[in-house]
Amino acid sequence: MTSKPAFTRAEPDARRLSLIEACARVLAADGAAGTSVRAIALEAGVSPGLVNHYFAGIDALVAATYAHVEAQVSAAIDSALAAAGPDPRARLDAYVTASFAPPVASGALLSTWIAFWSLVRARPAIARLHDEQYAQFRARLEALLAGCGVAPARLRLAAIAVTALVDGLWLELCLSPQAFDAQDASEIARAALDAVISTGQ
Amino acid sequence: MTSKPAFTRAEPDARRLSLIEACARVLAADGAAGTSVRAIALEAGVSPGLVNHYFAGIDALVAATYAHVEAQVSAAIDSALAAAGPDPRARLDAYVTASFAPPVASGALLSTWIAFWSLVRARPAIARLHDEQYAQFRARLEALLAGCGVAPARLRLAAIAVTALVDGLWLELCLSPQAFDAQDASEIARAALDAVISTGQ
DNA sequence: TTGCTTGTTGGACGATCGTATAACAAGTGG
DNA sequence: CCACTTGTTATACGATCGTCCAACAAGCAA
Repeated sequence: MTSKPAFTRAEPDARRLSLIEACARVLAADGAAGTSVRAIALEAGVSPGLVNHYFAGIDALVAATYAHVEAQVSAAIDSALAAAGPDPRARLDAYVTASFAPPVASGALLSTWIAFWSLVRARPAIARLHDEQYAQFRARLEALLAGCGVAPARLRLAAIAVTALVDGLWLELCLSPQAFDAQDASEIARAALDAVISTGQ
Repeated sequence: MTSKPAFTRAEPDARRLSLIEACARVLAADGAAGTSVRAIALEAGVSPGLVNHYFAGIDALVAATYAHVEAQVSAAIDSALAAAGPDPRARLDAYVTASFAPPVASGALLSTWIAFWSLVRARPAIARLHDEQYAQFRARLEALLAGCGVAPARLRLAAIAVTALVDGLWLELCLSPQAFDAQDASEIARAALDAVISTGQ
């Protein structure tokens, strides 16, 4: 008679990833206030002590989750850009369409992101992560806009403008889904792109 | 020899207001995570028990603080509109200028707002407050845009677009102040208003 | 002054937090 | 088959959380 093992060992990287994914799920479900070591461990199906075995503390785990979620969003957008082909304007349209569709636009991701924002002012390490991520998003958008003929001198402000518009639409789309829908957001963003491209070249 | 009073009685409304203002300061300084009954009472200079005497719980105090801060922002913008005079376009410019200047644009207000957002998905009462506030902001902007000749059929999406742009600029301006400044934000918003007005009438 | 109302205090209570650590057991090399 | 390593568990600890309540005292009425 063989008894069932009390636990199974995992590859360190696989276990770290499962903890990060559990953290993202708890963040999305309960918000930053409900995200504790015990809740994450329960979600991951492990004991609470394991969190501190793999991460220096709860802050380090949240920071790692931030980096992981950001990488997922970035990958989803890159995938949409790759599927759009080489035409510069089609790539811009794919960028905004992907920004307002799952998995980028979802209540769960919003909860996760807000939890990160709430830590930006309190934890310098999180603030640095945010600055890097924001700069990366702007750089990608600058490249897309340059491909559409926006003059180099106007590139910086144009990228800031489009990023702000997309972020603002994404935020309210997730916070108040009844006010407008993804199609409205896409229409607004496309019209703004027309204006930016026509006046910027 | 007269001994100093151990405490002073206050008008109920004045005491409630002092607690709300203390809650806003703690929210701004420490974020949602550091906002506790004891921290708020310490900030207000009263004993912890008084918070539960005036509010049903910490959530009720946070909700009251949300309503109060929102009223302050609304008053600041209304004041800027009143000072701008009757010209519709001048009023729109005043709207965006006020949005990117203190006291609307400040790290403290951002921390407070993020704390509210983090509660929107978890507390239906906060979600309702947010929906009302967002609808009110859009309605005011729709009136301003209508004054500039935007067609009624395009009014709704135009207001959503400008609100999203201003919110997105405000958010990143507070989160990453080194990426761009208030003047950049105003310039971007004014250019977008030109585009919205010229294509919307 | 005296008595009463009630705003206010300060601590108790149980729950839950993050962290640390000793004991346990799964998997591996000998 | 047996140690040995170490991923994993379970628990303990002090701190802090929200809530509650009995006692105190400030200010007003008589």
